[in-house]
Amino acid sequence: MPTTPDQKLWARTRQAVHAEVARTAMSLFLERGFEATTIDDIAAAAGISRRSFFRYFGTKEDIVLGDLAARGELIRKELEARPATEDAWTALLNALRHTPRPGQDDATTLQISKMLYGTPSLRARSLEKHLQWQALLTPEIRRRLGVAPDDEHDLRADAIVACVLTCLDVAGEAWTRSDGSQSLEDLVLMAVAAVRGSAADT
Amino acid sequence: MPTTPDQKLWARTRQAVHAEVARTAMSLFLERGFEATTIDDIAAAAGISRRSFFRYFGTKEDIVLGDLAARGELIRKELEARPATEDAWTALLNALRHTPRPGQDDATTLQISKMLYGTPSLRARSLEKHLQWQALLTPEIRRRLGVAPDDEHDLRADAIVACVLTCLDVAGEAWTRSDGSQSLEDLVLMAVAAVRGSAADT
DNA sequence: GCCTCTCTGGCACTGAGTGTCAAAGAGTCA
DNA sequence: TGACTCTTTGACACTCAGTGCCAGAGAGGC
Repeated sequence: MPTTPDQKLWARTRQAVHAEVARTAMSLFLERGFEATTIDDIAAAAGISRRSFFRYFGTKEDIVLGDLAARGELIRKELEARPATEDAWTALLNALRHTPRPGQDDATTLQISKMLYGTPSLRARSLEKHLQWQALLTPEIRRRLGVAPDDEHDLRADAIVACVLTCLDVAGEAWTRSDGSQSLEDLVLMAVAAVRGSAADT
Repeated sequence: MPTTPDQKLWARTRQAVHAEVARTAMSLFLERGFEATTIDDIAAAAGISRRSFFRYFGTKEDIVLGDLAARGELIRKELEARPATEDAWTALLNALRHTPRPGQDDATTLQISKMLYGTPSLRARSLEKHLQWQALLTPEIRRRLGVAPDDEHDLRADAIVACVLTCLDVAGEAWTRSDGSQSLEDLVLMAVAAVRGSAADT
């Protein structure tokens, strides 16, 4: 797409509207809750029609989780760039660690996390996004295990990727529960250690 | 509730209707697909009103996944009954193995699994049910790790339970993908082995 | 100025899920 | 048997998410 350095006016306004609607919606969500905010509310507050809203976001959940799909792609790139000396787990954890997170202040991130873990439909969608990440990351892990990237017969890579993402999720929930008092990275490492038995477990 | 040995007629008919509607709906699902079947279709085929349907099932997904909630409770009981000598992983895996599965012939189970893994809304709900199982099983695992069952500060138990369930899910998907050609139990063990590093992993 | 391409809003529609209400059957007590 | 209570039921209306269709307006190329 980046044929022209400054893109078509269309694309630029589209991007601007997208961001503006997302901003408006997020502030409504944080103010009165996700489920209590209807699409009509958002459309009215953003000054667009209901119909146009659905041209920018497929679902209400996409406003909150939309970036996650793009983030999965970034993680995949980062994973592929990890040195071949790193084993599957290390490479995955480093890829997650080194992929830039959306830049918000901690208070807002915590607020969003609480909404995410407290709203069933959002939680469900977020788990679905993790499945997408899984599909994205598994081929590279297969490669690192010495298996053909499309060998669906071997489920070891699937299991490892899925469990790393599960640990990320568990850590994220713990982080949210503790009001962000501990570093998310440490929590992820603790979860992985518990699973892999490197630390003390019965 | 079991005051009378043979329950009130109300309760019995209610149970019968519940089962009958579920049976009707499942055959419609398998025939023309989950998403292509509307609640009106089901209600009409089962000979009840649309409104009554929602008195038996909260959502369309509950027809397929309704038993899972009850099954979680059975697994919890089985887990608590495992001997104290078993470590967290062994106890969890044995509890899962020894909890009776809903008795269907393998062909039907496979068909349902394919529907489950192929329908986003069903997949999402099923992941949510796993979260419920997680909450149910974690206290007992905390106990086995020597932590207070309600100690939310320690996330090791959460991580272990979540990863075992993730392995179950990954194995279930592989089982479905391979048309049930391998034993689900073996697949689960393979997934766990891959995660815990007992087998060869880079 | 013309043609095309995209974005937009409006309208109507489907489908899930909920609240309300009046009617009918089941169970209990006298 | 009759009166009273409790549950279930169907019907209607409603909200909300999401989609298809269509006509109009603005941007960009020629």
